[in-house]
Amino acid sequence: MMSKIKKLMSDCKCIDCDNRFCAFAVLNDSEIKLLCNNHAEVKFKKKEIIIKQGALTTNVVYIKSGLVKEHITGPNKKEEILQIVKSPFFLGIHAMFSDRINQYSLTAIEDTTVCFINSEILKILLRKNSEFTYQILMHVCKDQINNFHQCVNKVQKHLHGCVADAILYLADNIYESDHFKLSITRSDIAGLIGTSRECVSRALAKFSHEGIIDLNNKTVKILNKSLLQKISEVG
DNA sequence: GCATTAACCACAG
DNA sequence: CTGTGGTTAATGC
Repeated sequence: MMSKIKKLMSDCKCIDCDNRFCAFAVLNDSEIKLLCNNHAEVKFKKKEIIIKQGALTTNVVYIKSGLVKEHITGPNKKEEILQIVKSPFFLGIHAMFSDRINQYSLTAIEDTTVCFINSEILKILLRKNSEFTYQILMHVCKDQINNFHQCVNKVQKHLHGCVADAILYLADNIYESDHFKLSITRSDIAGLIGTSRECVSRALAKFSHEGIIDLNNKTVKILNKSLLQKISEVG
């Protein structure tokens, strides 16, 4: 009997997953196994759509590795980028407690690995393991607070403040370096801060002329970070 | 009025 | 996909 259980556990790949989200760390072995038996790991290439706005979903999306944009097409048919997220990250939890329709799309920006996890199974785990629920709730709240700040910033700040914000965000949170190669387009940056690609181009060129950044096609090097932060603050 | 800001359009690398 | 120039509309001295 024990050996049979052991055998089953050894078949569970999730137990050895080296990219486990902090929330998963509080699951016990049988819970991990339940998760494992109800998930599918899928690799996406750059630009591939992971989930589409409007589609019915029975899964939650866990970004295991890679970079993803969360975007929504508004009533005027214009695309807005809600956020760009890096692994590890949990998405699609909202749909699970509402009408199960995706309110937004997810698209891979770089090659990405995601785990689709069955929503009903996740609900069982949330009911069963309060520490897990606590972790997930914390994640959802942090995510929402970020969204609030981003929303206020893009509505109230001027163009240059928004572009400065975007550069700092990419450097600090996404690429984790002040010298990085963009894997997103100017249009994406524009979508992120709610402006046009032309304005992003002009703002970047201006920053470059003023010696705040070094710009070379897709590579960006921040030369004067404190000034960039100042621009971000005063908007 | 005049200046500034930023969106939209068109065109070209 | 980007960069540039021209135009236009809104807003603030």
